[in-house]
Amino acid sequence: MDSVAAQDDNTAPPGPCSRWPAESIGTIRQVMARAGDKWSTLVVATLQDGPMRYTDLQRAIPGISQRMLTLTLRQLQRDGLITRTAYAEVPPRVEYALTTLGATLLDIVLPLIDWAGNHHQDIHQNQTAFDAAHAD
Amino acid sequence: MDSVAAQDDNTAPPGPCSRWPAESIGTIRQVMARAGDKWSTLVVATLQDGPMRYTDLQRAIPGISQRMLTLTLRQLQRDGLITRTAYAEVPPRVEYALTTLGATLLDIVLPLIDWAGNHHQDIHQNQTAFDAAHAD
DNA sequence: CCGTATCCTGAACGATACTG
DNA sequence: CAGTATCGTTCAGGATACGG
Repeated sequence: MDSVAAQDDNTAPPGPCSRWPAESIGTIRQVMARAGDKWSTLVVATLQDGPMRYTDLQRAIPGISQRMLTLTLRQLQRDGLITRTAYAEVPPRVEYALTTLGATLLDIVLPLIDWAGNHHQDIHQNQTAFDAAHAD
Repeated sequence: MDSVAAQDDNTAPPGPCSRWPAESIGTIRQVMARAGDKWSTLVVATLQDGPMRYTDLQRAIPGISQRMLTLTLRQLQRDGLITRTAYAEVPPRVEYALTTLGATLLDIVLPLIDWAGNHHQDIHQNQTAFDAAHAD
């Protein structure tokens, strides 16, 4: 067990089979901070069927505070994942919609939400079992 | 320890407008808190090629602290996503490996990492443009 | 209706030092 | 080698109140 451990000169760029290039870590962490964020994910997923207004989003995502909704929308807009369209009307109307880039993220994020729904019970049981084994 | 007091027993959702069932939100948020976590994601992805030892993981994931590695591994183990195997040897050897459940998460998480790598430049440009537009 | 501004709590995280 | 324990800081995020 000696030869494998010393194998570190990574000549080729990010290969799926080797360890992470140091430069990619920051990148991944940054993007994951957005994409993996619970609120961002939910907002993107909520916008999957088309544009929505601020208040509609707030009602569609129970538990989100006004502050976090605004903040999340701003971040997503800044990242170019959603668009913000304000109509000069009375009363004011603002609609948020996925961009093309945002739609590509949606395709990635939907399976994740799906996975969460499918396995949260398994996970909860595992946690209980783990805790029981440690209470001993 | 980790008391998830997120007992939102929202019996009556606001109405038909709520896209996400109120009970799903907590679920999704909990699971996403693990699955979407930057370190968890990286650890799971790093384990894709097979079992690894503690120190190997630490080297494979630059920037992770000993504390966070330990904590992340514990969480993942508790969730049943990875296994921990300690060999009674001198020097001690401990190996971590994906469970079947962990492997299913890997399938979900890899596209996300891939997406991050493919679009981080676009996102960075969008951010710059957004900031410029707001510099007025 | 669509936000912004402010305060405040506690969880996340890194650094460091120590054990089996 | 593979952790655990403790401390200090940062910062996410909820509550609330106010502005356009």
